[in-house]
Formats: sequence, C-alpha cells, structure tokens
Amino acid sequence: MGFLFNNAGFFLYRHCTCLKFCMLSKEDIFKEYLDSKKLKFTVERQKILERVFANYKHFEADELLIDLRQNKLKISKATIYRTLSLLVKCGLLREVIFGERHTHYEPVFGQDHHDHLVCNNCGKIIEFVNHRIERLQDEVCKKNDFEPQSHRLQIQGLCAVCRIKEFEAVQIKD
Amino acid sequence: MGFLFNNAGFFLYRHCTCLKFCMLSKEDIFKEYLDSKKLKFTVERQKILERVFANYKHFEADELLIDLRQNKLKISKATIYRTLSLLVKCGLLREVIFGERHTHYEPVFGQDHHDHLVCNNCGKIIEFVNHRIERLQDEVCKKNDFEPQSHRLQIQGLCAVCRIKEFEAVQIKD
DNA sequence: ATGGGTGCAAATGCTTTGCAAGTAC
DNA sequence: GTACTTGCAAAGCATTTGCACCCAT
Repeated sequence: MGFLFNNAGFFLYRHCTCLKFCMLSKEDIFKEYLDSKKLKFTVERQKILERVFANYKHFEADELLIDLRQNKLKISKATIYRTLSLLVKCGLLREVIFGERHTHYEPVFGQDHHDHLVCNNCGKIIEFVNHRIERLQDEVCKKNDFEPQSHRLQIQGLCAVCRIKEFEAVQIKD
Repeated sequence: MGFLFNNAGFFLYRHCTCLKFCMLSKEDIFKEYLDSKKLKFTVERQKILERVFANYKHFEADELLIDLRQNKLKISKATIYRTLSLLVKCGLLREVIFGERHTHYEPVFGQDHHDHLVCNNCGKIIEFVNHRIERLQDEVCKKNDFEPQSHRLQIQGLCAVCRIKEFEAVQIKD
C-alpha cells in the first residue's frame, strides 16, 4: 500500500487520481497520505473524515463543527481547519467557492467530477456533469502547455423558480 | 439614455449585456446605473472608475489603493470597497477568485469573455477564450432550466516552467 | 522519549459598518 | 434642504498561529 505517496508513485498518483479511489477506502487514502508526510492518524482526524463523508454534500467549516457537536464529538475549530486543509491536500476534499467569503468543501467520491449552477436569488445549487466541457478544458491546457491539477466551473444565475418569481414581480410593477 | 436600467429596459439589459458595451462609454454605463438607483456620481466614484479601466488587468482592492495614491488621489479604503461593489453590480467589473482569501477584480470590456489558468506554484495567470466551452455551458443551463448571469471557470495546475522545475526536483531526489 | 497533535485564545487580514461631517442635485 | 457620501476608526468574520500541555508510536 505504500506506493501511492512515495517518490516512485508520485507521478502515478498525480496523473491517475481515480486509481486510488478504486483501490482504497477513504481512511486508507488518508492514512497513506499522513504516513507519507510523517503525520499521525489521530482520533480527531479519523472522526472528522468520518463525518465529512457521512453526508454526501457541500459544507463549510462551521457546519462541520455543528455536525461534530451533534454527534457528541468535541473537536476545536483550529483542528477542524487544520484537518480540512490536509483532506484537501490529499484529494479527498475539494474546495468550492460559491461567492461568499468563506470556503465551502465537498467530499470527493472518485468518479463523478461535477460542477455547479448557483442561483443568485435563493442560493440553490444544481450539480451537473459534462464530459465534453472537461475534454475541451484538457484541450485548452494542452494548447497552453499547462498541466491541470484541479478546476472549478461555476455558473451563477437564476433557477427556474426564481426566474418566474422575478418575472411576476416585474409584471406587477409595470 | 434612460432605457438601460428602468423597468422597461430591465430584460433588455439582463439578456443582452453586450448592447450597453457597444453603445455607451464606461462612465455613461456607471452614471446610468447610479441614476437608476438614485445614487450620485461623485468625484471619488469617477476617479476609481477611471483608474480601474486605465490598466487592462486583474487587481485587488489594495492594488487599486496604491494605484490611486500614485496618481495623487486620496480615497479611503472604505470608499474603494463601496465603489468596487457598485461596479460589480452594474457589470463593469467581474469578481475573480484565484484561491487566495481576498477578492480579485477584472475590468469587463464587453466582447471577450475569458477564463483563467492559474499556476499553483508561481501564481502566473494565463487567460484563454473558448467559445465551444461557453456554448456547452449554455446547453447545460437550458437542460437545467437555469438562466445564466455570469460564470467562472478556473483551472489550477502547473505552468510549463514550473512543471519542468518540479520534474527536475524529483529527479534529483531519486 | 519525542516529534507531532490538540485546544485555547490571541492574532491576522480582508472587508464591512456606524457615525459625524461634507457634498451633489 | 435633504439624501446620499466620505473618511475614520472600530467592528466583523473566517481563518491562522503561538503556546503549553497531551499523546501516539
């Protein structure tokens, strides 16, 4: 199991992200990463990992804190931030920014790389997957001699419900 | 000139962003917007607009402050933030987030909607335009009954120079 | 034993806000 | 004249950090 983060496995890891997701559990991936950096797999780190993947959805640091409290786990904010940063570094979490000033995270489940439609009015988030966009992105990278590591695509606008609401509001005004 | 931000022009404005860029100067667009909100076109707002469009590139609030100082304009940070927010609202500026905790802005020149490659190592930013990606985005929006207003696409990774550097570093290690 | 981990509280750094005085229309 | 604006300083807020004590290996 030691191949993922040692020198020999470096490029393998970097260029074939899905490999580790097929072969190892989240916990193993995290342990592997910690090992490679001579860091320890503590109870706090384990519990945070567990809660992060217990819910299949976006969250922010504060929400994770509340979730931990509700599960009777007392972990300080500092540790939460420190651990989230590690989980991002080892690829188990992705940072997503929805326009607010605090960071949102989403668990990475390996296969489905998706992007987001964010409603400017009600805040609803619609996820979508589009492989053709991803392919075009790779093309752009090649053209610019750039090695992609991650990306964010986020389209802001109005969802169906809010568009109708706004349309009605304008009609009444007129 | 009053048609852009009054009720009747609302949809026109919303659905045909480039129209105003073809017909009006930046200052007119800004004045128009301020008028529509019963806000005033002050010297501070005028000067900030001027400096923002004097340089064709990304900047952050602090850099604008320095630029203003260098041009012997003494405008407080509070006013800068307040004005930047107005410029974003009326579509003359776009917020771009490059992964740091502070907001970056870029002036909008109407025609060329571009996206960014951001080097994780040296921070270099490469702009690119890809109409096929944009078209696919519109498709996604239609499929999800979503009305797009703006979007951000940002690919993070390693630029050519840094990729070579990192490759060499690994070779030496081995 | 020891190098890393944790919680706490204080620090940071960008951004926002309350307020009194000033200014555009 | 009356809102709206500005600058200043203080407040906010998410995140980071210093430090003393703790714990896994």
